Amino acid sequence: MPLINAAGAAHRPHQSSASQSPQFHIPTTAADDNDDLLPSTQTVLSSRSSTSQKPLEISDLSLHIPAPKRPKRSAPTATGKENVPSITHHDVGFKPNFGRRNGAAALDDDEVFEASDIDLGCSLDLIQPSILGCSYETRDVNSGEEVVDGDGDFSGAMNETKGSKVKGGYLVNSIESRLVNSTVDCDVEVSGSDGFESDAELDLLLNLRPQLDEEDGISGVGFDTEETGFLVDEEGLIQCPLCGVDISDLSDEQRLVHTNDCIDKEDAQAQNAALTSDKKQTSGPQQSGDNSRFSTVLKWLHDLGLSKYEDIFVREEIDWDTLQWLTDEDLNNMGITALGPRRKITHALSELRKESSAVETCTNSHAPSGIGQQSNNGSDGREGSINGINRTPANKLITDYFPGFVTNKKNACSIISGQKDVGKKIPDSLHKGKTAKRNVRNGKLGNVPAWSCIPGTPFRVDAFRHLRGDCFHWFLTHFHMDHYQGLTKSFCHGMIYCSPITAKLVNMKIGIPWERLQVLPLDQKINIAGIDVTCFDANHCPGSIIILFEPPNGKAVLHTGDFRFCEQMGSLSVFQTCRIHTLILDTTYCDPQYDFPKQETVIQFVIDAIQAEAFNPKTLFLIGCYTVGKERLFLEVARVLRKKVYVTAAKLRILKCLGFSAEDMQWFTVNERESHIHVVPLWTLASFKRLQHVSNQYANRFSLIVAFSPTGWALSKGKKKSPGRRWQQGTIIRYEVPYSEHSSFSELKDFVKLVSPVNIIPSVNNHGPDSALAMTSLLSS
DNA sequence: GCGATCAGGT
DNA sequence: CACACCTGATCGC
Repeated sequence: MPLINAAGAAHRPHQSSASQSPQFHIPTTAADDNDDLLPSTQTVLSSRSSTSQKPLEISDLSLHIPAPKRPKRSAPTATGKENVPSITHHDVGFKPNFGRRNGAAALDDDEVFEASDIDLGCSLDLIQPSILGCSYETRDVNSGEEVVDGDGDFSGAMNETKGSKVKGGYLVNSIESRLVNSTVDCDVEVSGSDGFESDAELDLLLNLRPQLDEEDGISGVGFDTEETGFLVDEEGLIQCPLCGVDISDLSDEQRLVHTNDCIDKEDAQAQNAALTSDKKQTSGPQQSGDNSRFSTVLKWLHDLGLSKYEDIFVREEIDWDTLQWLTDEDLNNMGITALGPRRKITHALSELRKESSAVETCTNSHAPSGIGQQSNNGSDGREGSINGINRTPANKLITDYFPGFVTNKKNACSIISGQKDVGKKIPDSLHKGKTAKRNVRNGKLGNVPAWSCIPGTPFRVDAFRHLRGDCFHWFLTHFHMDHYQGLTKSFCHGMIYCSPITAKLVNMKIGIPWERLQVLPLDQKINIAGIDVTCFDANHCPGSIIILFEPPNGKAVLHTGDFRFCEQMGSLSVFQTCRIHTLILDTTYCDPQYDFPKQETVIQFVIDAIQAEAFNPKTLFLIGCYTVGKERLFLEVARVLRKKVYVTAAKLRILKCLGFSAEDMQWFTVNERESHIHVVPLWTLASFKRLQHVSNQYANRFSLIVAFSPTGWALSKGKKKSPGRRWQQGTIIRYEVPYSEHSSFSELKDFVKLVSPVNIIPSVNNHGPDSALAMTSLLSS
């Protein structure tokens, strides 16, 4: 506990920055320990508000948030009514805390008042540092050792967390506390020789289709896979892709009839030659007509004397690139159950990898040096190729990885055309109904984004909208829709790997059976398909993880998912001991304009604001949240103010999945009459129209609504950031507070400096040239 | 009718 | 502005 308190204290907001800041005092551990019996709210509150301070206007509260060069606080707002500098008609003898609610200055039921009319003098408790690590449980991290968590044996235990108490992650095992003593030994050797390599693996993936087409074209025959599927030879004669017969003279329809006949014939042959039952039950007719796509693979198989497995490879759509990442397990899953052939194939594959690795090293050793230059490995600056920097990783700036956003953006669009946001949108091809589906089935969907593919592994991360039969290992970093989109309960593409909390949510909300879920422990190295995998708390939402992959090729890949960097992450020894080759980074706020405060600061702002307005017993407070996310905010509010918060039954069910302690859970109630602080979906607060609806519902009970919208950063064009922006319409007040669960720009910088990867792959590409320029100039200064 | 997917909105 | 998610329309089984 002392460690935890120390860590929490380190996050304390700067107290001297605002002359009118209320005085904070740090709650002691002893005070926390008094919570064993829930005291009456009144008692606790009055005991915590004994110190009288200078009057404080509520609009001053935003000053607590250290915003650089914030404009004077009386800036006009939408209504022009708030932020009245100094209203004093309540200040005489005013005691601002809840004990005040029945005092002489209490307003009449019908009286409408301005929040800014309130003067405040109070002593506010800071967020209790112990909260951030209240259920801290030390875990030793010993690589290679048996994986054990609080529930007991964890190794390979996909069902272990079902019904058991989850003790990991956000809040319960907060990053601030949990990371203090963790040590992770990574056995990846620190090699100086591969520092100049580019992401050849990635390019391979991205260029898969063109390469295959070229290979097919070696014999002088082009395979028009995207349009008609017909072969066109050197003389322009059109051939059937299956039997090779000249069908130039036939009409398009006749050609289709012809090729369909050939397909039917091949299907019949394939059925006759069926060797093993298909464990995976792929749907629809087999696309034997695609055999020519896999000619290289089939030839390779033939050379190994394993032609009898051709059908399986075709059925599973194993093309040359996919082949590289097949594991023994994969082969078994495909239906190659005999050990001998599997051994033969895996051995041949390891030889193949050695060869391609040697070629890659050779290619990259000729890469030009200098900051911002692209390597000459054929990289065209695609999304995954922002690299080729010849600097010592430790000396790199974040800008080194983003030499030109304009270029990147343009090229990113070449992968997923027409999409500004590479990471978050669906490729155009997927919008085209039947055609897209056909392409998916034929394995022509080469648009699996780079950030979801882990180089050197057969793994995909948060790629459920790009489900393909060529992958059996699907990682989910956290339970947010934009990351699990595409995942349905009919998922049948292998295993899903995620944290215990995420697994519970996936099971409960989507209905994925536990048999398909593999729970990953935190801070412990496990081995999946021959690859070491370690997860860390991502400090994003409950259950969110950062994943470290250590493939046999020695090029470790760190996928941040969505994350918020904090200094405790820096104490993870993994960053000292393990050389990260590729960093797949949450670049949501990779722009200097995003420089928001620490969460603790924003939480304190919300607490202060509630304190300031709560003297009126007819005030309803609303705190916005996501399905999962922002919990820390309303839990802190409840704990510090010693007031339960109301949540819906559905929300409580979710909260029960998040691993909160019983002590934390006591602050939630499903009885809405028991609390005047209500947790609501964020979009409820999105418009005053909706807020008005809420207001009408509670017309008899509440005369004022104060809503807090933790929206990340409220940024409007032309207006610089203004922390804790406040809007008011009649008796509804809405605060937009910059409570972010993503890393700020400066946090991203710190993180990149810490990790010093060779390559960075951005998971979000949403910045225009302007912000890129701003970032570059800031960093190079 | 149901689930999955997608567009548009907040 | 972007996040995460909602609603309603549409499609396919």
